[in-house]
Amino acid sequence: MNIYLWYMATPRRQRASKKELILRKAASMFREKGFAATSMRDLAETIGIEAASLYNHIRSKNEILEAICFGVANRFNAHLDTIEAASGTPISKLETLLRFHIGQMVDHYEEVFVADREWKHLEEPYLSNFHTQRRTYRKRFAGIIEEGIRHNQIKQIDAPTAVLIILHAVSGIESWHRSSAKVSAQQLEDNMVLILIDGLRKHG
Amino acid sequence: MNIYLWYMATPRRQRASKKELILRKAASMFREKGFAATSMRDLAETIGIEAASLYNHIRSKNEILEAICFGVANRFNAHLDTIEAASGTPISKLETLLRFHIGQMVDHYEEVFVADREWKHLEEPYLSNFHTQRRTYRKRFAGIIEEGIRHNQIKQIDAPTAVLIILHAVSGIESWHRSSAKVSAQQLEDNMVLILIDGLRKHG
DNA sequence: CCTACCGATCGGTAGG
DNA sequence: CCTACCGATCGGTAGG
Repeated sequence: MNIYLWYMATPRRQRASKKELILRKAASMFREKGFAATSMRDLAETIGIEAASLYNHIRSKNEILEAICFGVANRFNAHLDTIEAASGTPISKLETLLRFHIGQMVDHYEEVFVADREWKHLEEPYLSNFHTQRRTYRKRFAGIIEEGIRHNQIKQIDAPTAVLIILHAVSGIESWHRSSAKVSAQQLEDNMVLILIDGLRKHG
Repeated sequence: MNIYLWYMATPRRQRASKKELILRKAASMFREKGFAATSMRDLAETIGIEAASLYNHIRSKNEILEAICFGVANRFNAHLDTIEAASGTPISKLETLLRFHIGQMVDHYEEVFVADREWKHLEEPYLSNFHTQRRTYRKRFAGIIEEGIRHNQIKQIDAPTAVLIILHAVSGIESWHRSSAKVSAQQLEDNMVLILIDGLRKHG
């Protein structure tokens, strides 16, 4: 009866959504326990299937990490393209960028967190690829700050250091996000903009 | 000839330093690969002994993590005690605290990084204990900021958010520390103080 | 400090 | 989608 060929009869739409479910649950578990400490059996149990069945949807544990990391990287790169192409002062670009980072952290923080903290578990050639994209992104980010310094809008500081401060400050949102939320997302964003952008700004 | 009782004849001084060597190498590997992805065989090989021999110096893999995490926590708590007991304005206390964090990150960044990022792999009751210490530390940190707000030295911002920004900004130093160091530790410290403290300060 | 080894668990495959 | 299973590797122990 060929019941072992069930997958050939399974509609593509269903399989795609099952893969998305796997990626979503995996991101949640990788964030919580770390990539290395999450077993495929843990993940399968969360989803409600046997570990072996995962491999009908994904090729390997590492492929899951790749999908998460490059999905996030693509979104950030695309947004930076937009920012660079748009008009506006360096300070306003920086504020837009900062608010985008915060928004991504609030809306997709499981994936963003994993891409930020667990990417070192990628295998070659993905590891090198991701590492390069990361460096490039930070250089472009620093470029905007340097433009602001040239335009006398931003203090004479080391731009790469400022980028690290901003990026890591934003990555701290997860702790907040998980704790009892006394501050709304909007208030958080405004607080961060107030502290970070104002810290960069050159005061009369 | 009782050669299997070698350890009874081993001077305490030597054994202590071997344990310290294990802790130091472990911190380095936990930082680089993560706690879960570092095996006791990896660690033993780095040190130049067999995995089984590690257990003459430490009780378990988790005990190593405990030693690292609580060693770091004790230093930060002790420093905060000093800060709180000292005289000075909230802003100057904050600057001292920030410079201490940066100094710890530069001088002991392997241990500090591990305590910050890998502590979730602690087991009970250490996990709860560490988690509580962490929350308490942040509350005391926020208390100093709140004092600055009351004294009209610091902007009307959400103090816990400001703490997260500062702590995570500092934790970003490792990326910088490992990359080609174009900026000296002193310059880094000054840049961070300039951006973060100035971002908090209430301007005329 | 080592050799020899344990049971548990890992990511992944074969086959239906 | 499952059962049954693989070789590799894990943290850790026994014993000398």
